Amino acid sequence: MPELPEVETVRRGIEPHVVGRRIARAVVRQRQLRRPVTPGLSRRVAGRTVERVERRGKYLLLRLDRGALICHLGMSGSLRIVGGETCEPHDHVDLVLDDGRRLRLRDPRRFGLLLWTAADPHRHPLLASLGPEPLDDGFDGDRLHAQSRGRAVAVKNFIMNARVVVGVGNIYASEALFAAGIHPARPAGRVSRTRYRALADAVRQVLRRSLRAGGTTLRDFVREDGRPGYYTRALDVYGRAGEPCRRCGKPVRMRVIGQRSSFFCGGCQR
DNA sequence: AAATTCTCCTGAAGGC
DNA sequence: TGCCTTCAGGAGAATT
Repeated sequence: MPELPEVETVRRGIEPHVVGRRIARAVVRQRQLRRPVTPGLSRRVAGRTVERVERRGKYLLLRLDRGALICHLGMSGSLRIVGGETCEPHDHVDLVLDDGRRLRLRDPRRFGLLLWTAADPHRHPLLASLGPEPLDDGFDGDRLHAQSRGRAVAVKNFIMNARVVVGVGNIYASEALFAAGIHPARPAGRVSRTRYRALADAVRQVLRRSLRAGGTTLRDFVREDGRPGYYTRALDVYGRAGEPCRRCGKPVRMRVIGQRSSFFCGGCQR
C-alpha cells in the first residue's frame, strides 16, 4: 500500500517520462474509482503539456499548461509507463502521450482517485486543509505537542491524521512509534513535548530510510516500469506479531486501534 | 469540535 | 479441491 515514500518513488519514476510531453488523449475504461474520474477527462487534457509532477502528501499532481491532474493511488494503485494499448484487468485509465507511450493507472481495489481541476490543485478541497509535509520544515515535535493538547484520540491515529501531518500511513505509524518508544494507544494529549520531538524525528527517519530504498513494498506496490521495486527492509514491528522484538526480545503484539491493525512492543513502548 | 463509524472494492487468507 | 466467508486498507463522508 503506497505511503509517502512509495508515492515519492512513483513521482520520481514517472517525472522524466512525462514532463514536457503533450497528452494526446485519455482513455478511461473504468471511471468508478473512489470518486468518479472527472467527466470528459480526455477532452480536458487533450493537447495539454505536462509541465511538472508534484507530490503533496500521498497525492500526485500533474501540472499541465492548463489545469492539473490530481491522482491518489489508494492502497492498490500504480502508475506505469507502458508502450502499447494492450491492457489487463484493472487498468482503468491511460494518458496517451505524444510519443505514443502511455501513463497507465491500474488500481484493482479502486480506492484511488484521478481528478482534473482547472484551478490550483493545492487549493482543491481534498488538499487545502492538509497538514505539513513530514520531510519539510514546519513539521516538528513542538507542533505535534501543541496540536495534541486535550486530544483523547490514540497517538497512532493522531499522527495518521492528514490534518496533523501528511503521508504517515498505517505501516510507518507503527514503525515510528516503535522507534520513539511510544505506545500506539496512548492518548495524544498525554504525550510529552520531549517524546513528540522523538516521534517527529522517528517519523522523518523512517520515511527517509524507506525513501532511500525506493519504498518499502508489502503488497501491490510497483514502480513506473513495472518492477516490483520490492525492498525487503526489515520492518521492526509491522506484520511481526508474535515475533521477537528486535530491541528487547519480547513478542511483538498486534492490536486493532481505531479500526486499524497496530503492531508494537509492550516492553519498549509506553 | 472531536471522535467514531461507515463506505468504496478486490484479492488473499482462512475455514470446512 | 473448491466454495464460502472474512478482512485489510486510505481517507473522505456521515454520524454520534
